[in-house]
Formats: sequence, structure tokens, C-alpha cells
Amino acid sequence: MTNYFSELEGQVDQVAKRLLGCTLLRRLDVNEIEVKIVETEAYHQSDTASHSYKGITERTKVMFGPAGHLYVYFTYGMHYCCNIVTGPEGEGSAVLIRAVEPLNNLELLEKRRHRSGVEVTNGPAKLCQALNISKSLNGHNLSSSPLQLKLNDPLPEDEIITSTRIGISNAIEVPWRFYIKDNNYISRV
DNA sequence: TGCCTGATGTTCT
DNA sequence: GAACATCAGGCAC
Repeated sequence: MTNYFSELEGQVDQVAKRLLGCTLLRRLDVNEIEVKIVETEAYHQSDTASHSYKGITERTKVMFGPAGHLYVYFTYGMHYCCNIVTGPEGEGSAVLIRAVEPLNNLELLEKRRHRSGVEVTNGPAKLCQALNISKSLNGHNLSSSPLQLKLNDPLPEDEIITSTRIGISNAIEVPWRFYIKDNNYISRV
């Protein structure tokens, strides 16, 4: 039996697509929150826009670790973003979770965000705030509580839209952003 | 409705 | 010392 996350060890852009439609289980106190991943972006060490491009540092070492772990970084002085580490150990690749769709406990998430509707989780820093993901979860193994990844059946190709990434200044032409067709929670069109 | 900018800290040069 | 995988509020149109 191979590792539960052996599917995450493939090409990072393929894994980014594979993660669409999968479920994240977040345990907050007594609540078990489920969200569906609806938008992702792939990052790889061969790619100038990636944190791992310049090699292993104290910050990026998690990206070079085994697949199925969480890479959380702090940015712009006030925001956290979370990535799922992919690829074989020693390769610096990860998938940024850009947007999720809440499947339960919506009121709790709205309360945490002081916002309602799609504004609760339609951005990488927004979903981290909603799910209380911060640096303490950096390097966390996603096969265990309090944050677990459930691999659902892969989505059919025609449900997935591919585009270039957003919010970055390098390698903006690389088409490594993926999202679910006709979903309200994607961050920008 | 849509652009512009301030907030704010970590990381790297 | 500058850049940064962002967000939300404010102001102009």
C-alpha cells in the first residue's frame, strides 16, 4: 500500500486540477467544517513566480518536503495563504488554494469573517481567515486533524477551466490557474 | 461600478 | 531597504 497521498506526487499542474472538487475538513473547537476546493494555482521551483524558485530557505523548506503537507506563508503584513505541497520529496512544488466553497457551518464562517455570501472564502487570504489557518499549521500533515484533506473523485475535464495566474508579477503567462466552471466562489474571472 | 491606496510584517538582497 | 502568490475602504466617475 502506497502513501495515502501518492496521487499528490505527480506533476504539480496535474495535481492542481486533481485537487478541484476535493474536500478539506477543518476542526475548530467542537465544529467540523467542510469546504470544497474550487480554485487552485500551481507553483514549481522551475517557475520564477514560485517561492521555491530560489531554492531551499527557512521559509520554503516545507515546499521541498513530502507531498500532502501544508505550506502556510504570511504576506503583505496581514494575510496568510495556504498551499498543499506536491511532488516527490526534494522537489519544490505546491498548489495554492485560492478559493473554497463552504459545505456546512456557513454561519460560523460568516461570523469569523464579518462578511456573508461568497465574500467569506473567495480569496486565498479570506479562506485562511475563515478557517483560522495560520503559521502554526505550517508543515501540518493533511492526513490528520485538525485539518484534513479528502480526495474525492476527479472532476471531468470539461468542468475545469484553465487560465493564467493572478496576483503575481513574474511568469504571468504560465497557464497554471484552475477553477471549477460556473462556481460563484472563484476569486476573479 | 471600478480604480487607487493604505495597512503591516516577514523574507531576501 | 524593497518586494510581496492580498484585502477592503474610499473616492471619482
